[in-house]
Amino acid sequence: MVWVIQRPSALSTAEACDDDSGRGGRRCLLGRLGTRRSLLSFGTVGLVRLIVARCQVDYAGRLTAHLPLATRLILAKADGSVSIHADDRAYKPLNWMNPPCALTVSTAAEDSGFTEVWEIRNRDGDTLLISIAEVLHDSSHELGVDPGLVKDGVEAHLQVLLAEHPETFGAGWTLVQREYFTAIGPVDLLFRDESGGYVAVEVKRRGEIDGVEQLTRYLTLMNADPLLSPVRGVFAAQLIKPQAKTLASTRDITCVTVDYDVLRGLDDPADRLF
Amino acid sequence: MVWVIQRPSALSTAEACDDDSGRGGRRCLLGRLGTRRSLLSFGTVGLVRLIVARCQVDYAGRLTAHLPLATRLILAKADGSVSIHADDRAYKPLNWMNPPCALTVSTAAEDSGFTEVWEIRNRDGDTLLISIAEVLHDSSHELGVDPGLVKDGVEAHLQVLLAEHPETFGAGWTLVQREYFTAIGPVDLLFRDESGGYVAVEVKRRGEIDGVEQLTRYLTLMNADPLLSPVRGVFAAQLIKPQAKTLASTRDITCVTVDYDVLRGLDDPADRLF
DNA sequence: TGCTGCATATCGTAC
DNA sequence: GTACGATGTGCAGCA
Repeated sequence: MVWVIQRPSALSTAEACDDDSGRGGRRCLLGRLGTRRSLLSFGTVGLVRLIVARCQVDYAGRLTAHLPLATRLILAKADGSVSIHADDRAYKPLNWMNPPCALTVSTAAEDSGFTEVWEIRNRDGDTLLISIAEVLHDSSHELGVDPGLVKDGVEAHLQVLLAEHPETFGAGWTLVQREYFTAIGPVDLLFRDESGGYVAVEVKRRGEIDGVEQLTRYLTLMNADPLLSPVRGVFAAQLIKPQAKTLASTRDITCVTVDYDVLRGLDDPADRLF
Repeated sequence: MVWVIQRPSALSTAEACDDDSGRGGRRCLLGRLGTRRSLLSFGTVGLVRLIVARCQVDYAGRLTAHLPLATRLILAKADGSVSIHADDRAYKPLNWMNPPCALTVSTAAEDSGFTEVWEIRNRDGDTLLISIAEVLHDSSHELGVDPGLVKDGVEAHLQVLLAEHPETFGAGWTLVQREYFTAIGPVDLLFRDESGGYVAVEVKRRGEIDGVEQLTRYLTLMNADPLLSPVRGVFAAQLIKPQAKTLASTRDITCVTVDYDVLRGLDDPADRLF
């Protein structure tokens, strides 16, 4: 018997039931392996399924990867995605399949030592095969829609602050445009310096060699434009790696280390001490 | 009362106990929030703790980030790492703290609406604050040491195959050296072409603009060496992006699209059909 | 849909 | 420890 499950947009919330021991315990939304309910709990909007199982995993896609039989944590989320975790590393799963993807569950061959095989497949034909030998825990939980993450201090914010404070680079500087468009992409900031010359500024949180390359491409293009040329380059970042500094100096690009907290302080008069 | 817990290398396996309902149910390794045992389950070798809770999260480190109060999944692993998940996305947690890090648990202020606050801190002083309003599920599980991942088909393999098959690039080509060392790093492959001229080859799985920049830096350096100059450049990848092709052509770099399966077939006589 | 560029990128490795 | 490149990078924004 084979079930094919995709995210069922029309499916309503799953019913509440007891845990897999079947003998009381906490109430949560879940189901047993191999039942129709267990399959529906995959890909159902609002449910996260937590499984601890002895399993073997095989991935075939951009590379092939194999996880020998061992006890691992399997996360099956409401969007249909699946990840397999060991007991270390916060960020990266051992194996995973990103949404959108579809799950197929089939019973394993009798003498294989496995009870079920789950095949997760994405649109590119990448497959994740989870062969389950023994389930040690299985529960599902309703989380609801997450209100989302509020961030502050990323490159975009740094760029805005620098646009508002040209004096960071020098007295008499004026902003021409933020995200100044060129044929090969937008330059983060375009200024005129105290003598009226154009300066292209590339903003990074961390200044590395790639950023210098990027700015160099922009400068080459802009200096080919008689209306702009000559254009100087400034590489601005909170921290600039030595290799990036060296490369920049060979290309007459000025490096400017910017202090995010100071900029934010300038931005908010209430934070000023003088 | 505040407990500070770090990975206790000398600590033996935790004791088994019933789940947090205290009234039977499955046996697993876990503990209640706010007790000494629950704290020990963090950072204890071999245990993964799964918590579903209404919580609010604040991260302060390389940036600041805030998660409003909502129900989420908290994973606390044996290495002390912690991650917070919503019900979507296989790969990336909403928030996380990588090991090595230390956890401090304190009881929340009475009128705050929270029961406990967990502060996870790493060596750089980055902090992850989890304010817990209500625990809906809490269980811990012993996974044991994972035997690890076996991979095949990455760039290194592609490079080996190309080194073994210079005819991929042209008749009469011979390999000079794999990982040919230069002052700014190793060139993937160095060949002599049919007329004896040197050719530097940069190998990528996916050919993008950065790879062309990388090869350009190598070529500039090698062409400054009278013993090597002139050195041509070839950019070899399974797939080359249009922008990378365009940039390569402006620098007289030849693009070669290679077929991994064909190369592997050449490598294994058993797979040949003729 | 495809392409570009950022990321609390993470992670391995060479120096 | 730092620097650098690879990653099944993931992910968002935009044309």
